[in-house]
Amino acid sequence: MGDAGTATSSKSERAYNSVKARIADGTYSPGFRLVLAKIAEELGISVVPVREAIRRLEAEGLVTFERNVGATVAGIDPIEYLYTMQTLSIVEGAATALSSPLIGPADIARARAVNEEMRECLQHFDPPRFTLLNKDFHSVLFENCPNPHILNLVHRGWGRLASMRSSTFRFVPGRAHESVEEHEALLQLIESGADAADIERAARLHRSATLDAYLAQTGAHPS
Amino acid sequence: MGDAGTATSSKSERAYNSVKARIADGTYSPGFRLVLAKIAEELGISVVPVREAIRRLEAEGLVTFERNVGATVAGIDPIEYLYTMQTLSIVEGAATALSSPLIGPADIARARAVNEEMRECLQHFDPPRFTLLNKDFHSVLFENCPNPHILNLVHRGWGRLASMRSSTFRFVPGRAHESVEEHEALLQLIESGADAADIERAARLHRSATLDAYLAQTGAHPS
DNA sequence: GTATACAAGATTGTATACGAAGAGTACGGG
DNA sequence: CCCGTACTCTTCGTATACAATCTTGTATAC
Repeated sequence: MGDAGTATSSKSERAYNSVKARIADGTYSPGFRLVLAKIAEELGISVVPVREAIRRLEAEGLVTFERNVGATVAGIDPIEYLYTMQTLSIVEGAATALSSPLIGPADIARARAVNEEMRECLQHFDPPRFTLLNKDFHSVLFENCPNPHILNLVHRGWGRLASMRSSTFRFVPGRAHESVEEHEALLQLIESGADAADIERAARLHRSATLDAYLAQTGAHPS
Repeated sequence: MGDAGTATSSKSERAYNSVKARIADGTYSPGFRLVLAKIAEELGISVVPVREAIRRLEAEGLVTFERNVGATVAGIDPIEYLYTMQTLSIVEGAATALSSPLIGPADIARARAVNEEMRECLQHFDPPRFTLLNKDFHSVLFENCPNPHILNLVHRGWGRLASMRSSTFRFVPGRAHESVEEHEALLQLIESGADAADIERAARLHRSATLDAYLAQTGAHPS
């Protein structure tokens, strides 16, 4: 998708994807000032679709907007990270529980394969790749969620995490090991046809544990 | 709020509030076609801010949008109702649990007073009023939630329910009685300083029970 | 030297205008 | 009488233009 998926024939959509991609890949780093006219010129379009795209990103929390001033890329504010992770722990836990009855052996196998890659990845410690695999793993588990609203919230949460490229595992290496183990436990729980409530609790705890590890780390190592 | 709260000095905001209010009060009923130029003329502004307002409402799920066709007010699609209620049960449960430690005796008293009004309201059966009080009651319980993301999701859920004016209690009168009793139980649980997990479970169950009652009713009385 | 007032520049907010896509309708052919 | 096609009409999508607002730099008074 080299040019940021631009086949919608809607300039607004193109602008949205383009800006979002640039935030994700770090071209627009946190605090960067997004000027409508500038982006419009770069994309060769008018400011109107750009403005619409920015507002969408604002609604998703990827940028902050101030009236008559403009938009800036949202940062890695630790408190925002906490909010996002806590929210994600709740909605992802629910999504995983809701989709668990729809997860078949093929899905389990796929997730397990990804987790093995992660385990392997532990050796040469590559946080970005690990984070990517981590998302792949969880995607398998929650993507079957039959409630599109909840699924949408999960996607938003992950989107925000991707934009604030903290990657947690970069800061708390020890957490990566635990994470892989918890993944396997979660898979076994789902395989055994456990109660939805148990799966939800496990999935939520798995994420809060990552958050707690981050908080403990930043508490000990204040920037 | 006679003219739909219009002091923001932003026409986009005014349009948003205005259209949202008209959806809530039924002026724009489900399926109603929202034509940009028409609304713009009615409000005495240009189509640009109106368009922005409509897109915001679309993001919140109050209207559905189709490219090159336009927006229509979202309906009471039972399946959408299910999705919304299920999502709300999860996020409201979490919000209530998170805010429970911050709920003081004054809040409890206020909530209890509202619940008494509801109990009284049972006599002369006034669904719209009952629904309004119901929201007031729960607002006291979740409004202290320290995580603004979660709180925002709760507000969105309630906003959608308000737009699809189904009011449940209109359809399932029996549920109203149970609801009042569960409210009292929930208050006692919070008063007793119960575990957050227990409060969350109770709050979630309270809402799913309403949903289930609705589903049972529509299952028995298919329209 | 510092603080304040003012002006110039930059950027957003809104209006108007035009082009594009879809829905409905009338006409002609089968 | 039914179906397909072309046309018109409505409405959205985007561009351009202008007004409103904020920020910033500078000059002046104290």
